[in-house]
Amino acid sequence: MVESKLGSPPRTKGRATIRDVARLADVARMTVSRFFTNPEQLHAATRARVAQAVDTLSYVPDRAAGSLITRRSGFVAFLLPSLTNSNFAAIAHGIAGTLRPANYQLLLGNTSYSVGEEERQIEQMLARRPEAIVVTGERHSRRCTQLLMNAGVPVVELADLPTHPIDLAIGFSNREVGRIAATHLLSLGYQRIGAIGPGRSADSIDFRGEERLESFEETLSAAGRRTDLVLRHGEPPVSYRHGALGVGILLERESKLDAVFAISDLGAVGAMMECQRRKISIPRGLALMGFGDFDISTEMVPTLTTIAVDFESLGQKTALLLLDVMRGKKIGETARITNVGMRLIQRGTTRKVAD
Amino acid sequence: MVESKLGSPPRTKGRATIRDVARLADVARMTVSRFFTNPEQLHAATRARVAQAVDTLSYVPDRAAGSLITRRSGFVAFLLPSLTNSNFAAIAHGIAGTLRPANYQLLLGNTSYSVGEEERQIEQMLARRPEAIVVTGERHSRRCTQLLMNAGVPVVELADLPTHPIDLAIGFSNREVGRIAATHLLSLGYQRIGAIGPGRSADSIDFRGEERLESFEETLSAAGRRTDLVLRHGEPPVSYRHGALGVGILLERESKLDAVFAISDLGAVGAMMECQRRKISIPRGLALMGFGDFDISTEMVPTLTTIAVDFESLGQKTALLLLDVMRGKKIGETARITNVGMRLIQRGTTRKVAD
DNA sequence: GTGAAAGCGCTAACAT
DNA sequence: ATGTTAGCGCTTTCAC
Repeated sequence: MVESKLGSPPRTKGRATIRDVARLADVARMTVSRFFTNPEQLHAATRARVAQAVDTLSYVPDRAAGSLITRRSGFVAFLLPSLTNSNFAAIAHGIAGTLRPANYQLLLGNTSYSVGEEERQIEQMLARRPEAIVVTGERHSRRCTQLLMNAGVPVVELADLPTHPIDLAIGFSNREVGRIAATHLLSLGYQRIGAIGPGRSADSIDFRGEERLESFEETLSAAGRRTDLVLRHGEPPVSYRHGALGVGILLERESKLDAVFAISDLGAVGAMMECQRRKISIPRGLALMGFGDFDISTEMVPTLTTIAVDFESLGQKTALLLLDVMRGKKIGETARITNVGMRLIQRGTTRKVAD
Repeated sequence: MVESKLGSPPRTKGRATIRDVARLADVARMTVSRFFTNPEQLHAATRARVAQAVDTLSYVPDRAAGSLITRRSGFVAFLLPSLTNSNFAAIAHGIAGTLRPANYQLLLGNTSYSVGEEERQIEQMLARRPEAIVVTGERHSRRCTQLLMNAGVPVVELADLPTHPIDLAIGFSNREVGRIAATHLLSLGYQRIGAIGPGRSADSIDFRGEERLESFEETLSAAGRRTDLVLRHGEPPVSYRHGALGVGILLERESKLDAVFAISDLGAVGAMMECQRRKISIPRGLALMGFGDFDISTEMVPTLTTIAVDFESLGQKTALLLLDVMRGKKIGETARITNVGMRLIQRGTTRKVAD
């Protein structure tokens, strides 16, 4: 006979509580609690009785109640601009997969590339007391930065490398993307080199394309080339259509255009399609390259030259870093920024014109 | 002077609680609570004082604590097989967007097309006491069905139409997809018609492809055609590569193959690429069609004939339905299943050979 | 190995 | 318009 044997009648409505299980197994609530956190501690017979009761009632512990006292919500928040972009989906997958064995759950928030949405999402997330927050991109509104700094939990800025991270940063340099792309096209001897990326929009938080374009431009300039074929049009996110339109605009601007870098494979693929419609052969008539190494890129005819970052592994590394920090490991100043790098994958769309 | 004026010292560590705010604003905790749920009820001056305190302390209410007593977690669980598939991403986007104004948060779970993962995810979700659960696909393990039926909250089975829904169902019929595809190809007079879909795998919960293939097969049979060109190979999820390999296998099996239905646009696009590599002209040498109306499909040259379902709107409808149910609206037996239908979009990859 | 008391941060219900 | 009491479901802590 134990504490809660007498009292309220058995519940019939709603989910069973730890009380119901305790009553049915004729043990204290604490014993039921231990059944989940430290089953070996229980006497085999007790354990069996509790297991039976848990099963009968289909009992699932309420983590919200538990976390109130343990102060561990088991949530990690991840804010991304778009679920539709498979690079972000890959990161999310990497994080979630690595966090699960440690019994953490990913709380996904979609900012739709909007500053306002990012703020709203961060507040929503904070209400759930995440044990860590992962945000995408490097620039955030004052208020976002404020909220993140006051969050009192590890914050990771992902997929871009800020010079002054709020806390932790892991990713790659978008400026390096532009530089590698320009260097590649220059080294192959292309003469009239263009690029396609998005323009600036008021509420956007996505500057990744712009950074790729800027450094691309700078590298061209440094080589003494014209930069008027670096096209900014439309708004992020870019798309197949964006690339198709872009190459059209560029060809109008310079009919002898011989190479184009699109800030995303999506745009590059769209440009390839447009070239097919215009009977421009690739890479003979026009060389193309992108960024992201999307699935489609290896399937294209010819295959698309691109710059690849392993996003799934980026997500995994992020999760491992967070796991360390959440377990109390201290991170030195130098280890706050991790550059995972990238690699140029030369494929069929950028062969030398006369090779 | 109020209840909590005396007591523990001001907190310096961790997030502020409602107590801290109440103390700073010199009001009762309830007043702070009301500031968030029903601000108009407060005297303007009081409201201002509370607002000030909230701001000073960067206070964000802890929803876990609140939901413990309101019994409203504010979560809706959504289990999908893959984030990378843009159709599912579109559904998730539709649900999340429609739910947000009502202050619900989507809890996303990735099952990776695996039964075991689905069970694990459902348990994880239940521990968060979601107010509704949305699952994808129609077949679930015994245990999953059990868990869902005992959940005590609305359950929506999405993107497929089961004959006996656990609770609610909304989506379309995969059998109809196969039927429409076969009918379309037959009506155009194609003679040697094939199809490409995944085989069956042990742990998979994804039978959507199989259902499309089955009804496709049946429709061919009913028209007196051969069905040995309906190819099942590989495992879900399908991909560009899957389609490219598939069309290769089919061409080996029947060199006069003149039309192919891929159960996903991804496969159809892959097949198109393979044809390009083999110098098979489309649709003259081979007609192709897919399902899903992915972004890429309108960009292909020629554009891809497909069957479209508006997934974003499917997500929105799901959310609206759930909002109704969660607000206590009763749903009649007949209204438990919603068929959102689909439409055939004839584009460039299926023109009559001699038109 | 097991139990009882206390309390996490919040709000429903009932005062005033 | 504001305050007080009680308690949501769980775990920490200490007792046995």
